[in-house]
Amino acid sequence: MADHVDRRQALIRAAFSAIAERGFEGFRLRPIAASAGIDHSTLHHYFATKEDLIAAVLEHVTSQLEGTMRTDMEPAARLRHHLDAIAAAIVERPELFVVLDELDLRARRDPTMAVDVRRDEQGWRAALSALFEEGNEQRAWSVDVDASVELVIATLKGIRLHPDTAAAVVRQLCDLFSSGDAS
Amino acid sequence: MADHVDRRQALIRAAFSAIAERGFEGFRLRPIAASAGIDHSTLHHYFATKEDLIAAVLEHVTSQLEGTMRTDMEPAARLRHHLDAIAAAIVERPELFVVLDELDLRARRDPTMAVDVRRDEQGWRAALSALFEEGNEQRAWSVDVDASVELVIATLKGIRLHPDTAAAVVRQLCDLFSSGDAS
Amino acid sequence: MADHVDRRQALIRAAFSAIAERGFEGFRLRPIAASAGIDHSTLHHYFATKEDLIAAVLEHVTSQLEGTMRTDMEPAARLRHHLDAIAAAIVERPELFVVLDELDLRARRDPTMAVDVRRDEQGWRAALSALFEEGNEQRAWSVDVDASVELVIATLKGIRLHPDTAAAVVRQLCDLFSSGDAS
Amino acid sequence: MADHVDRRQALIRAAFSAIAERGFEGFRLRPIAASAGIDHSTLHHYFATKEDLIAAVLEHVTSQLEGTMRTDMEPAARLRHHLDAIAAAIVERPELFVVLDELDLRARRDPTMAVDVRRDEQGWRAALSALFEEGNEQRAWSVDVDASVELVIATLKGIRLHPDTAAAVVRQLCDLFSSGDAS
DNA sequence: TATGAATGAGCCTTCATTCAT
DNA sequence: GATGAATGAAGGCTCATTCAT
Repeated sequence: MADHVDRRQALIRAAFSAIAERGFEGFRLRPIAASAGIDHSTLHHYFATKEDLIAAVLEHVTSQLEGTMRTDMEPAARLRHHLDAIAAAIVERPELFVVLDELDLRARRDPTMAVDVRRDEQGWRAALSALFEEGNEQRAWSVDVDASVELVIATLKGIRLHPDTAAAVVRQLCDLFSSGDAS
Repeated sequence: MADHVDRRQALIRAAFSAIAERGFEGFRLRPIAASAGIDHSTLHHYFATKEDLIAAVLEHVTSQLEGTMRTDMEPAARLRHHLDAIAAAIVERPELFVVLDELDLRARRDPTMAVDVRRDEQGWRAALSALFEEGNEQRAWSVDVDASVELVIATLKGIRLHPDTAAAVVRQLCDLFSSGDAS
Repeated sequence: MADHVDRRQALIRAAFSAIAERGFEGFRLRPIAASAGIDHSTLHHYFATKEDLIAAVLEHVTSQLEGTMRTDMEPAARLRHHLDAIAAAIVERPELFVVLDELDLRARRDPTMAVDVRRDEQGWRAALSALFEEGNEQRAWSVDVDASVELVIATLKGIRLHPDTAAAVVRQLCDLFSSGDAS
Repeated sequence: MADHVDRRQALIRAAFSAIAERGFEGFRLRPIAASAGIDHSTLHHYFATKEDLIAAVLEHVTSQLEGTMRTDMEPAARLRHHLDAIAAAIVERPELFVVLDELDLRARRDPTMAVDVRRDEQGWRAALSALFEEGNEQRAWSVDVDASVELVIATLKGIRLHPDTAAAVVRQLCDLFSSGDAS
């Protein structure tokens, strides 16, 4: 059984790498199977269809990104901490975000994938929402909560593909929030 | 010759629509040729390879987006005006941005495309740079110029796929810049 | 051991139904195993190869059709009785004859199957032969024995796939034999 | 253009032979293409799908069988003539009937094919119907028209696979009709 | 006996591209 | 410029069978 799980993981990882390096265009099952050292038909024992494998890759990616936002900090510090963590992740493991981008793009066409992607974002969105609301209450800032949530998400999605500027961008964003009320 | 140009344009437009609707996965030449009313092998008289056609689509997209930033406004108003214009475009012609996203993702793999995409962004980047610098000088704000440029670009890239929140996000971003110095 | 026999029977029955419904094209072992509630590889413990299972289906079918022709009747009545019995069977259990047809077709290609099918027919052929000979002797009719045997067999094979006309056809055939000598 | 038609015909003939020899089980496109001396992918220029090729084979077969029944004969002679012609064809070109049988079997599962097969039979059925009716009127015999039509069809279908007995069987059938009224 | 993993041959189909006409 | 035939590589998937457990 450990064998089965191991091989499954190997396939997921191989698929992940392939998508990170070459995207979905040109994503083919045969090389994935070869990477895992098995025949391409054996791959279908683990994943009945290509879509099933891709779904597993999505799960793999989101499980890696499950960041728990700290709750023992002031809103401003919490925001900075959170954004720094993501910026760091973008720098350290850019492939994760590259694949996430491919998945996002795919979600626009594949309803099943859209549901999964959407679900994963909801937790994040809720945490950010709470953060901005708390900041408003504590007068750390005075902002439109929903718009700010989307601003942060958009910015992070926008820098995903640019690890070199990630740190500077998130710092600037934090500074803007910290420096004033935007009423 | 006008015929030649017309048919070329028809092919580009058909390719553009196909990419907007189905992405590069599943982007096939035969249907494109059919859309333009010609045989699929005739398409190769206009574009030698699939990549050539895609390059033409990129050119088509960026030519549509060439926005001249106004120079007769105060920095803050100019920023707001510029962001509003882009947000409006995202709402009115979302396909343009969807394709841009596909192209961005592709640029990571195709050096030729990367060069083109980069080049198109440089003009934009320079204009934003001037804008923030001027704002600093006029004490409209006090920000890190480069980081702010990237922040704006990242945000806009991040909202490209979400027309429904575009307007709110850019307004929030402007408010943050307008409301304070982030020193 | 009863278990073994039971499961074997279940497999044969499942295979029989599959062939009756979908023919040999599309006859696959996995669904058969699934129908019997076992793994597809376990099926090979009962039948080493696909052909072995098919042979068992043939045996199953012919065992169901083993009709004993009555000997206590006049030739004409005996013929009528026999044909009626078969026509009734065609109406009541058409699948049996559908499968028989598939098997017949297959026998043309598979020598092993050809032998089995032929063997099953010999008993029938002999009984019909005796019947027509007796009819000639008793002047119930005056026909070419061999040709008549084949005529009956051909007719019955020909109506196998058409249960709705079976009864009328055999009645017409009996009437022809009864009504005259065809010398 | 002649080339195109020729190659098309070559493919149809190759498919016909393959079905005659090995049936639909094991009917594969690659060998067909090879028989016609072309790449298997080129075959799809002529027939988009496997089914399309099979449909063409059906058409080929029925066009070969289009037998016009003579109208310048007495019913009994006409019947004999018709049955002899078919029996002769079964002897001379048994493959035609083998393929027909495969097609018949397939028609039971494929509605499209069923329609085509049925259509071809209707002409034949009508001609036989007229023949028996005329025979009744002229007192050549006195039989149930519909049942007799089906009897002839069933018999002929039943001997299709047995060229060696075909002639004797049809003669016996004619004799029965000729010898008496079956009322 | 039963399983599930593995295999390898093979299937139909697709596609970008080339080439003669 | 336009066509249609041809190609060959590849692609996702299937299936009977084998084998270690």
